[in-house]
Amino acid sequence: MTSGKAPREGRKRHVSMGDVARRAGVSAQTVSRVSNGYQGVIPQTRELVLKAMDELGYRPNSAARALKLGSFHTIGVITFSLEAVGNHRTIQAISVAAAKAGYAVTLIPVDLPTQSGVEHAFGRLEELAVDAVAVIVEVHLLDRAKVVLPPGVPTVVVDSDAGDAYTVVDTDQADGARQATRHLLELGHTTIRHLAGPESSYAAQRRVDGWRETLIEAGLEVKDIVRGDWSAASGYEAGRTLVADTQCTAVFCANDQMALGLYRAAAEAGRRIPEDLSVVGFDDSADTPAYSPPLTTIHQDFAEVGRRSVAAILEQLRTGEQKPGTSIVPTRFIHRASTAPVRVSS
Amino acid sequence: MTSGKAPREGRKRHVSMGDVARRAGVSAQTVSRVSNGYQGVIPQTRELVLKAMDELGYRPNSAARALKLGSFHTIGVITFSLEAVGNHRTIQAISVAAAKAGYAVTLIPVDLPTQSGVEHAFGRLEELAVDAVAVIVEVHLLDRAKVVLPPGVPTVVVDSDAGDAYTVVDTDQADGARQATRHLLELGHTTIRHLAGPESSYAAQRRVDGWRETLIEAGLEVKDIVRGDWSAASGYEAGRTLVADTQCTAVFCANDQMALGLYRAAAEAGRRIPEDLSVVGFDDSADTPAYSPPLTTIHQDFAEVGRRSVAAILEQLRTGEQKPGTSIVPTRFIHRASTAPVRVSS
DNA sequence: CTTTAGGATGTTTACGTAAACATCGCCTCG
DNA sequence: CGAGGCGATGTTTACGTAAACATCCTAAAG
Repeated sequence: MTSGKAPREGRKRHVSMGDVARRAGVSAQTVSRVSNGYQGVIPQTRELVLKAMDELGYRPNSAARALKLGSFHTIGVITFSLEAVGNHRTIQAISVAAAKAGYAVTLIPVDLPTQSGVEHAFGRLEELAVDAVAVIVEVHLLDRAKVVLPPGVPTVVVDSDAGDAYTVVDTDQADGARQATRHLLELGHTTIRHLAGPESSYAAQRRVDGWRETLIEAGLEVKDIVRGDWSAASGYEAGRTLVADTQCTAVFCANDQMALGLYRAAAEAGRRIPEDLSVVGFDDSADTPAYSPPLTTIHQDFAEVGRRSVAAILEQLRTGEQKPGTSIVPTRFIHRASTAPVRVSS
Repeated sequence: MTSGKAPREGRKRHVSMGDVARRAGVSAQTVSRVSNGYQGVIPQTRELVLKAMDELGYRPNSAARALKLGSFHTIGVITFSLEAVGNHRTIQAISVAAAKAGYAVTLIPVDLPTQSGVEHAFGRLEELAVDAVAVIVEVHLLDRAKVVLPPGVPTVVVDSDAGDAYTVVDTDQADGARQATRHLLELGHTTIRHLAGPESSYAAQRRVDGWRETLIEAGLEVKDIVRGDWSAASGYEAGRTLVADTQCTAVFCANDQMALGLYRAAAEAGRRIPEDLSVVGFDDSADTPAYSPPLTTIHQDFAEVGRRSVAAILEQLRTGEQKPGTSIVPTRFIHRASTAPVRVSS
């Protein structure tokens, strides 16, 4: 009875331009023109098409569009965790900057921070619909021999040491550490210890370097570092060692969360901050102004890192060529209330 | 001299199955079979194809694949900010659970937490390559009349009130608030105040409700709430009001960060925690065990929320139908050291 | 030795879109 | 009044893949 080509009842079929075109009595190409906002369509025709689109519930098929145009307008972000303080701030900035440029952001989680985990994530990359990649993992986790970024895919490596092969956007970790240490020196401290991040972290290593260099320049003793894993809990554990060192009057912490742990260790040991112990953090995370006392720290401009990363990617996408080199985002010293001049002891 | 069809030097053309097929001396379909791990290809042929793939640097084109298969294997996550404590944890969990199921996650940032910002994000959704959507914005920001999720796209609304229209995964905020308040009651506190989150937040509202109900049930006075904006700084500001209330011996904070601010306010006012003031937080964020003293709080299982969200999406994808309903993830009380029995005053 | 089944591989086609090119009609200008 | 030009629209084609179908060959069975 009915037409041989009755609309199937089953799984909702995609409404295509052809369907809209038929309904509107125009060609598919005209539908395409309306869909893409091309100007050379007279209002009357446009109305017709829009009406048909609306009635049929037309939505452009991005797969087809991507196939035709050769671009997804999507940037992949390879990352281990969103939990580390910096990561989600960087990713937030990346996704906002990307959106502003009309790009979406796809997360590619690395399930384990191991060689194989990273390899797996890079493997998935092959099958993912991205035009470019931002890598936010500790790149030294990558065995260069095994993990190769797909050639021809514009890539930016964030906050890590990627050698000369890639475009890198990095925060000036070492300088931040130097600023922090210098500040403590200026306050007259002579025993300035460091609560470091994990050995596996490149950023942690650079912060250790900056601290150490500054002390050596000043001709001061470089005491052993104590390591945490970035967590506040580890900062507390490490902090117990530090507060037990009565010579030590100042601690530079590799991040704010560990500084928070140190606060607790100091409180338990009866050492007041900043009167008995000066503390400088790193990151300038959102909570620090409300620490008790508010934490003197080093501000990291994650937003700028995100912006530059996207800018670098867009540049590569535009010119079509990798441009190895490192873009350094400066850090800024933020003075709050957790540091004070050393008290003349004895 | 050379063949008329020399490989263009210009923009790197995509290596297609056809290219590989020609090189390997097989058909494109066989390349497809090898690419997809189909078993009925004899090892010798497979080797040939793999070798050709390798030599040419073949990478499957996901746009074409998506067009053919009608699926991107991608879930879109609409969110305002990654900064709010819960968000990035939920998104992390979603992306991991999604990856486990072979799905990628695309972030769709809402640039402003306003009606128009949300509308814009939903607009972008139309052109994005996603099979399903998880919405992690305060849904009441949406004007139902204006913002309509594209029909036929499986959708899950996370931690928000979406009425009966969508599948919802929600944390049991009210129950968490009740547990927190009950704990304080059991310790003998009779003036228990609430440091609430912003009025615009659904979660904040539910926590207020849970706190209020419990106090009313106990026949206690319900004092005015003081509001913050989730930030530690706002917790400090609001906290100054609360610590000034000498009758008040216990505060239930709508999140951990504001509790941290309250800690500072208490310290400045010379009120010790927990001796003079008991504090309960909400979220069980990573830092809380290292607060000084460690914060008693309500654990939110963000990972479970993420897992259930993905599960619900996969279910919708599988069956092809929306299944409205709410899945409630329980909260858990975590006893640490910031609460103590009320001291007999006077 | 012929037949047949089934495994391995090749050929055709469609997915939905947009660029490139083709057509048509109307307006302007000489 | 005719040529030319241009604006609006239609037609053809290709993007890269995988399902469906077609073919070929080998080996086992009769």
